[in-house]
Amino acid sequence: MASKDSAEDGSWIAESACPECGDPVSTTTTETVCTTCGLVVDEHPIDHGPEWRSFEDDNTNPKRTGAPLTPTRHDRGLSTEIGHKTDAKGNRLPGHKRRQLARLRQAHSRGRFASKRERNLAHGLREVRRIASALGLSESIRDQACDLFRRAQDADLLPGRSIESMAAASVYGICRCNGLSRMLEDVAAVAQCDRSKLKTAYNVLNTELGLPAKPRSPSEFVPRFASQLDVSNRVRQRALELADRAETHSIANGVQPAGVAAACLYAAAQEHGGSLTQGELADVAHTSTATIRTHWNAITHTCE
DNA sequence: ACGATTATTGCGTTCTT
DNA sequence: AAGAAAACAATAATCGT
Repeated sequence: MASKDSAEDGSWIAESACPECGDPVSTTTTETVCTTCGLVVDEHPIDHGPEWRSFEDDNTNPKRTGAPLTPTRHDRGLSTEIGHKTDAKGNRLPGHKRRQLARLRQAHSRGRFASKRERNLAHGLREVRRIASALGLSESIRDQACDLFRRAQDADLLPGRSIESMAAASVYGICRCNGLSRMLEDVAAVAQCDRSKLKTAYNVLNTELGLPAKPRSPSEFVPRFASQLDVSNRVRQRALELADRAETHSIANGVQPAGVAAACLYAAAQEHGGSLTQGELADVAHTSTATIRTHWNAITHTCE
């Protein structure tokens, strides 16, 4: 149960080298990316898992009683289930006892949610889990998103807004805080609310809770778009260079980073034969071909 | 595909209440 | 201080090459 090969010293050992260029990779909580070529080695990140520390004196036997607490359940996973038909030893129960247990179960399930508020919390966390799963996010990210939703409810941010939009905004906000290159459109695609509702909910989270979300740069989007479109490593690397230049030459100020990233990839592809079309780039970057052309012109004219 | 022109959207600022 | 509104820049749509 304790985690795999590195349980002894408690430290987690990262993948060492990029399969493409052999250079070291860096692992955030979420993505494993090559430091030089930007290849996304592992997009669906490793679950670093709970801290299975030992409760024994000798610190060697990481045993504990029960499952770890989880932020993803409204009761933090400490719920109780009343079984059917058999007792703890597997013996069948007499009919009158079974009927008694059935009544108990009913009362128990009614009492599980102490209040409307708790019911809302359970609903929201269910939605957060669903969205995080649909996006293929790690458990670590999912748990953080659940925590964020709790904070939103604690700060009374839900009244007047839909639970679904706040749940989606929690997931998106956590992606932003962890430097994940997921876009509003990606979350909105699987959320039960439209893009604008998601955006306003995220704005509320951001202003009221002061999320530590850093501004995003075009280079953060390049690796993801590149792997989505199966572009060559040379083109990806070149696009990253162009993205860096665009940032230093302040071409990327006040514009959508994803649009600039798409333009960088297009420019890089043009230099190497041009296998990327503006259309498919516009598709993955959720922008238009016109925007890509605009930035492409700026990039090629200032970086020649 | 590309450039240009036009329409639309989004957003920080400013003006009210 | 909260909300409405006018103004600006970026983006998207459309047409022509």
